[in-house]
Amino acid sequence: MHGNAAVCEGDDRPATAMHGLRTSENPSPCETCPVRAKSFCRVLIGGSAHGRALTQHHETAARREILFEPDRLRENVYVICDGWAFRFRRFEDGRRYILNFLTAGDVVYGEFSESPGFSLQALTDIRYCQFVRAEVKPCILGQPRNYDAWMAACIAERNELAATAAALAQLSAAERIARLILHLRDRLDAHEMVHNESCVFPLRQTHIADATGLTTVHVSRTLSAFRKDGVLAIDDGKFTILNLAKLRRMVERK
Amino acid sequence: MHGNAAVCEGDDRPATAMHGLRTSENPSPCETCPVRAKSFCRVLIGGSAHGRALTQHHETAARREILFEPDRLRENVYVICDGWAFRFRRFEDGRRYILNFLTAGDVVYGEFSESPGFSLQALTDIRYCQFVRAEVKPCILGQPRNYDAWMAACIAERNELAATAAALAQLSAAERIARLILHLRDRLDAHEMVHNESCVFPLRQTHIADATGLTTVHVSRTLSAFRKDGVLAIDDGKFTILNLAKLRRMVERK
DNA sequence: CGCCCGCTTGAGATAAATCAAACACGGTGG
DNA sequence: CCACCGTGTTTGATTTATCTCAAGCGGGCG
Repeated sequence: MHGNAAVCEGDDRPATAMHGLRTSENPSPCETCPVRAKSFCRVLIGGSAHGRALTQHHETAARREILFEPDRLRENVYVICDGWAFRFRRFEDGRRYILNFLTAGDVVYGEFSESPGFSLQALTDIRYCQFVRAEVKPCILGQPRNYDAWMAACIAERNELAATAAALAQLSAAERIARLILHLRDRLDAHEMVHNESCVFPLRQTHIADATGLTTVHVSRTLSAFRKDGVLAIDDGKFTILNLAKLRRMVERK
Repeated sequence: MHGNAAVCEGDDRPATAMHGLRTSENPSPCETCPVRAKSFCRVLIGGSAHGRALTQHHETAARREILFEPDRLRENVYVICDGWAFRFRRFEDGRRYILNFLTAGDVVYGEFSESPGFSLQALTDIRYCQFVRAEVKPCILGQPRNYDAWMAACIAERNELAATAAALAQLSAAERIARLILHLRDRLDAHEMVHNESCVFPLRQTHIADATGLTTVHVSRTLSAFRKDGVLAIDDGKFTILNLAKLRRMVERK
């Protein structure tokens, strides 16, 4: 057996980070979750049409753990509660494409007929939560407001993917990297995780490379140039944006 | 004023191709539409929970006509009935990225809070149909079966975009072109429009270039190589796949 | 201690872009 | 009828962005 999600070694987070399966019977960490209101979670936690809370399975996973493989269809909807994860796909020749990065409040919708061919992997130790897909459906159908929220989330994800595709097709290496960092910055900023244009940043250069379609070597050179030009510095588990306006200008070739 | 969708000059399609606005009062061309059963249309035409048909606005547009610009939010859902169209986005420096191509039965869902920054343009003379977004909502909410269909369509579109992004990030020029052609072939094949691995194909090399993030010059060279290698030939408004297995192998680097 | 991982830097190779010219085709206007 | 123009394709020569290969360095860890 491999990659049991309940296994969690080297976990140095506070004791409140419980692991294993927990249903809504138990006190839920969602009650104190800081991103709850900003995430699609609020709909899922809000419950079904009849006001009954949806079943939750809170779990943890260690850094590098793969939460699911691409080809199995999944019955569950995953929500990241704490830490970082990413969705990726491996090509036959070993190349990897990273579709996107997920932080607290991000939702990975369960898959249906088709498999998307993407896996989900923990970038840091994480806490996450699974909802049962079959329960989500009545939740959305039961309340028009939930439907609107779901629809908006769906469209937003689609737009983001479309913008990513456009960037990969048309932007230079430096612009693609700038776009990635800026995109992450803005999402982290919305969760008030950016202070003084600096923020924890667990991505290695290899993750940046695989998300932008570049080589780690080239990413290293480009980041060096960014630092030299006083645009952006990434060291030691955090990034610091030295010149936000300049960074934005690089991407707003639009 | 510019680009009124009802304007349709140089239209040499048969007289059955009417233009202008038509509501469900009038006899609908959908009744004889060959792709109706295979498209999300079937849900929209099927009607709302109460069995009432949704309002339809059938129109036509001439080649090159832009059906909508990126930043205006739209209240309507567009369905292509006949002909080809594509969604694209223009960058400030004039570059264009083509997100995808649409043929009969393809749906462009209305946009909500966010604008996706993409325009819709007719590649050939087209017939298309608009539904009113506000009417679509009760239609989906009213019938779980419609919800499932909508969900499936939504996920499928998402998966397709993700696959496109992965291809742009990791595949070579030849592989990207092969993927595009193959992708179109398979969709056309599902509509029984491919005979003897040959099919009408209105894209110019510039469209292929803008969809794959390449230069027209390089597309021309790559297509020449394809023809010389007996893989694929594109001439004169149609493509002919000379070696389907070989073409698939190029892409199934997977 | 030695090893693996991640980052950096250099030198050379290559895929694709750029610049440039020519051609084919259909339409249009004199 | 011809001259002309716009659009689309092809081909050649050169440039450039990015990759590949290779080596070295530092830190964490068994």
